[in-house]
Amino acid sequence: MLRLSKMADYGTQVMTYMARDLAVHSASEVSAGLGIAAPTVSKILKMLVRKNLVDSVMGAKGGYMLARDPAAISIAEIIDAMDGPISITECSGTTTCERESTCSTRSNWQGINHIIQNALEKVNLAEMISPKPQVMDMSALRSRGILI
Amino acid sequence: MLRLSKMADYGTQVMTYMARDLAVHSASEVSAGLGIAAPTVSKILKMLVRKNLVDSVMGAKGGYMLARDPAAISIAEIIDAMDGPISITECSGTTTCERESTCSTRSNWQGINHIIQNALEKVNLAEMISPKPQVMDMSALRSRGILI
DNA sequence: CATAACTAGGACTAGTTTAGTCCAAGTTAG
DNA sequence: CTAACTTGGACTAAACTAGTCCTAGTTATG
Repeated sequence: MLRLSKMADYGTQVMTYMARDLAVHSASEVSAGLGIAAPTVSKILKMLVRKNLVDSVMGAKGGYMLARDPAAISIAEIIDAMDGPISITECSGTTTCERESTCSTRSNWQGINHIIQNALEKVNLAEMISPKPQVMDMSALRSRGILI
Repeated sequence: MLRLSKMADYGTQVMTYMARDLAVHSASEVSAGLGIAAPTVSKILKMLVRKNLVDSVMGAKGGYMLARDPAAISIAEIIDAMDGPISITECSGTTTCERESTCSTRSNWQGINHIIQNALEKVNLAEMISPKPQVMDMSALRSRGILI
């Protein structure tokens, strides 16, 4: 449950790959480096460009590079770029369902959404590539204010 | 992104409906009460029974009822019953990917998973049906230890 | 004990979404 | 001017999801 789409998964893989070396990478290089089909990587990079997470350099010797410092790019942004807004249930947007008045459940979902969104915003790319996992153990999470 | 499946959404709707009145409800009654197609509700209730979130009473005048106190049923359990284990990325289980050794990303995902799982476990059915949203505002979340 | 009102379980279908491919056009280095 | 790139979008195939339907089993009630 709570599946992250494969695209979002690939998206973070691509981003972490690029975070490890801030130079310009061609789509085919990234593809080879990650073992993901070239057209797919290409597609993902285009999406990331559109969301300003990645800058593109056209022409020969061109390619893609991170638009910002890895520490300034959150996981939430990446997922959002690939899958659209982080929202866990349908009735979160403008769509007003008929039984809205009686639906006390709704605002609770929104609270849950906030929690998750918050958690994902607190993890950035720089942390994802740190060789020794720092985010993993719970005490570290707590000290960083992600968890209770 | 981070979409909750419609089934999981329905699942929580059904559960909150039943939490409001702990008596036995037939599938058709729940269907009418929620405005969800009867076969679908029926299917959902069966899934919930299998996961021991709901008890069934067979025969005439039979139906379904919550297996436990609403306060003892977390949202995480419900979502899990409908969609399977809460996991945000593919390589969370037993499947070992080839580049596991170099994959420092993986453990970070697991940390994120923990955060989300944790958040969903802390919200229970009883809270979902409370008329005035208590979980919604962030300060309340903090005081309850869900958020920083 | 017969019937009506239920649940149990699973097979099945239609629809939507997702992943992935491909092609034509525009840009730039050399 | 050519080779190596990106851009954008159209397109296809496969997977998944939601939803339907059918048969069998269980129990209350008259």
